[in-house]
Amino acid sequence: MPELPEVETIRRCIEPKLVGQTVTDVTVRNSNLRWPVPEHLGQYLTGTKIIAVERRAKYLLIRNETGSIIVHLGMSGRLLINPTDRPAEKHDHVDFILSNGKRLRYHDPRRFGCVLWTTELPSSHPLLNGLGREPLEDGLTGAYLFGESRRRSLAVKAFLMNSRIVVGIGNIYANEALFAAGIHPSRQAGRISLKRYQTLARAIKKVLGEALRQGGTTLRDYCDAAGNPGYFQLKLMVYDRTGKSCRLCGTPVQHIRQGQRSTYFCKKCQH
DNA sequence: ACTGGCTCCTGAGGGC
DNA sequence: TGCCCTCAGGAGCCAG
Repeated sequence: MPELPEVETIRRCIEPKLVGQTVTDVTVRNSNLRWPVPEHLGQYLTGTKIIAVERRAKYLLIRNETGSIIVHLGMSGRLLINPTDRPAEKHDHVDFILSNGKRLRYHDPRRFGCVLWTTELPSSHPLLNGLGREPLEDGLTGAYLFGESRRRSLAVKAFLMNSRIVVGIGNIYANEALFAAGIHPSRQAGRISLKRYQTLARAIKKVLGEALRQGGTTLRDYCDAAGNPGYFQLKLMVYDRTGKSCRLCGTPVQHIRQGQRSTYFCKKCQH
C-alpha cells in the first residue's frame, strides 16, 4: 500500500533509469484502471525523451518535452524496471519500452491506480491542483495544521489523511504519526492545541522520514522498482499490532474502526 | 462548508 | 481440499 515514503522510494529508484532515455514503444494491455488509460498514450510518448521524474503527493510525474505521465499506484500498484524479454504476467497493464533496452512496467491487481497524460503543468491538473502541503517540506508546520483544523469536528486521524490539508499520509503513517505525537486518533481536530500540533508536525516528519530511510513499509506486496522490499514494518509501533504490547509502556494496542478504516493506538500513551 | 459513507477491485486469510 | 465470507484501503464523489 504505497504511501509517500513508498512512492518516493520508487521515484528515486526509477529516476536514474528513465531520465535521458527515449521511449521507443508503449503497450497498453488493460486500459480499465481507475480512469481509462489515454487511447493515444503511445503517440504522445514514442520517440520522445524523458527529462524528469518528479513526485507530488502520491502521484509520480514522468515528464517529456511536451507533457507528463501522471501515475498513481492506488492500493496495489507497482512500477518495475524489467528487461524487455520478460513475458507479461497477469495485471501487467502498461509497458513503456526504453531505448536502453529496459522497460518500465505498470502492474496493479486491484486497478485503483491510474496512468494519465497531461500537457498542462502537472500542478494545474484537476487531480493535483487542490492538494495540500508536502509533509517533508518546510510548509508543513504545527501552526499550519492548527490553523486548518479550527472549527473542524472530524477526528484528527481523518484530518491527517485529508490530502487537501497534507498529502501522502495514508492509514499506516497516520496511525504511526499520532502514536509518535501521543495524540488519540479520535480526538476532534479542532480541539487540539497549537503546541500539540507542533509536536504532531514533528512526529509526521520523523515517521515519514524514517520510513523513507527504511525504503518504505512492506506488509504484503509492496516493493520498489527493482523488486526490493522496505523495512519500516519492523519499526511499526501500533499499526496492525492489535492486542500486542505497546513498545513503550506494554499496554495492549487497541483497535477501533474510524469510518471504513482500521485505527490502532495505545490508550495509555495517546490522549 | 463539513462530514461521513459509498464505490471501484482482487487476493489473502479465517472458519468450517 | 475447497468454498464462502470478510477485510485491506486511496481518494473521488455525493448526499445530508
